[in-house]
Amino acid sequence: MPASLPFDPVAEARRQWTVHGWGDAADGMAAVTSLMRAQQIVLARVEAVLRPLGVTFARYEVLMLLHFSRADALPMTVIGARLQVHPTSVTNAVDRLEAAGLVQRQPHPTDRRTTLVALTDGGRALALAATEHLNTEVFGAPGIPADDVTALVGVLAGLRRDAGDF
Amino acid sequence: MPASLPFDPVAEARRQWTVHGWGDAADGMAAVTSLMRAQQIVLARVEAVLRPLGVTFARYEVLMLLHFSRADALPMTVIGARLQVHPTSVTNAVDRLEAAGLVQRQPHPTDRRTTLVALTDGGRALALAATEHLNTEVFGAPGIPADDVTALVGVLAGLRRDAGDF
DNA sequence: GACCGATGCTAGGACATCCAACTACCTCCG
DNA sequence: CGGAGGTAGTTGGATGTCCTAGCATCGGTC
Repeated sequence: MPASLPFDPVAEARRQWTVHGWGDAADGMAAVTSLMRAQQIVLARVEAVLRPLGVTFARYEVLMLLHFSRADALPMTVIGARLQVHPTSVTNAVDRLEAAGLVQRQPHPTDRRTTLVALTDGGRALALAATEHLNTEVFGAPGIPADDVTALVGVLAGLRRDAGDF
Repeated sequence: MPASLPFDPVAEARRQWTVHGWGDAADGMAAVTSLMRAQQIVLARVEAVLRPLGVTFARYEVLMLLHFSRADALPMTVIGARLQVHPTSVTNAVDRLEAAGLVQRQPHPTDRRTTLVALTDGGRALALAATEHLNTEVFGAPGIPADDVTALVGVLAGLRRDAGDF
C-alpha cells in the first residue's frame, strides 16, 4: 500500500501539461491517467477478495462466462471475444483453471480445430462463492456514488463502442 | 484486434446479474467491468503509439515525472509514490530505462539508502517526442466527448481519493 | 553511544497480457 | 477435387505488476 500524497498527481500532471503549452491535450491526458490509476485500484481490491479463494479476476471472468452460457461450455475463441483478450491469454487462463479442476477441455463435436471449455461442478461452486464475496465487498460498495456509477458506465460504454468492443 | 460483438458484454453481464438476484450489485459490477475494459483499450492505444519509440507507458511515466521535477532527478521512493506502483516495479522500470541510456542512477548526497534517478539528455528528448505523439494521437482525441471527459476525471478522482491515491 | 524499529532498494517467484510464429484444420473457389 | 486463404489453438519470448524476503542504512531512544 503506497503512501498518500499531499496532492492529486493527475491534477498536477494536468497543470504541467498546461504550463508546457499542451493545453489542448491536457484533459485527455488527465482522463487516460485517471483511468489507468482507477483500474489499478479497483483491480487490487477485486484481487484481494479473490485471492483467498484461489482464483484471479481473469480466471473468475472465464468461470462466470461459462456459467452464463447455455451448456456451461464455450469455445476458446468465444471466450476471448467476449472478454476482449488475446487468444494466448485464454489459453493461459484455461490451463490454470483446468489444472485446478474448475474447467475441462472437450473436443468440439463437428469442428476439430475448436476446443470447448466446460465448467465443472467445482468450477461453478467456486464461481458462485466468489460472486457472493465480490458482490458484498466490491460491487455492492464500489466507492462511487450511485448517480456517478451510471454516468461512468455510460461514458465508458461510448469509449468502448468507438474502440470496437461491441 | 479481437472481433466485434453484436451486443455490449457489460450490459449482458449486468442483465445476468439482475436475473440471478444480484441486482443490488449489478451497477457496481458494470462499473468495475467497464473500467477494466476501457483501461485495456486505452492502454493498448497508448502502447501502440509508444512502441515505435522503444518505450512503454510505464517507462514513459517515469521519464515525464523526472522531466517535471526541479533537478531532473528523483529518489526511487518518490517515483513509486507518485505513480502509485510497487517499489519493485520502479526498480524494474529504472533498470530498463538505465540500460537504454534514458536515465542514470546516482547516489543520494546525504542518505546512502536512497538512489536518485536522473534524466539524461536522451531521456528528455525521447520523453518530449513521445509526448508529442501521444498528445496528437491519443490525448488530443481520447474518443470521449469533452464534457464527458471532465465528468469522468471527476468521478474517478473521487474513487482515487477514497482509495488513498492522494 | 549502542540498539532496535523504520526506511530504501533489490532479488526471486507468480501471474496476466501481448506479439510473432507455428501446426492443424476447415472452406471455398477455380 | 485440389490448393489457397482463413480460422483455432498453442508455444516461446518480452513486459509489467505484485508479494515475500532480504540486506543496508538511518534515526530516535534509552
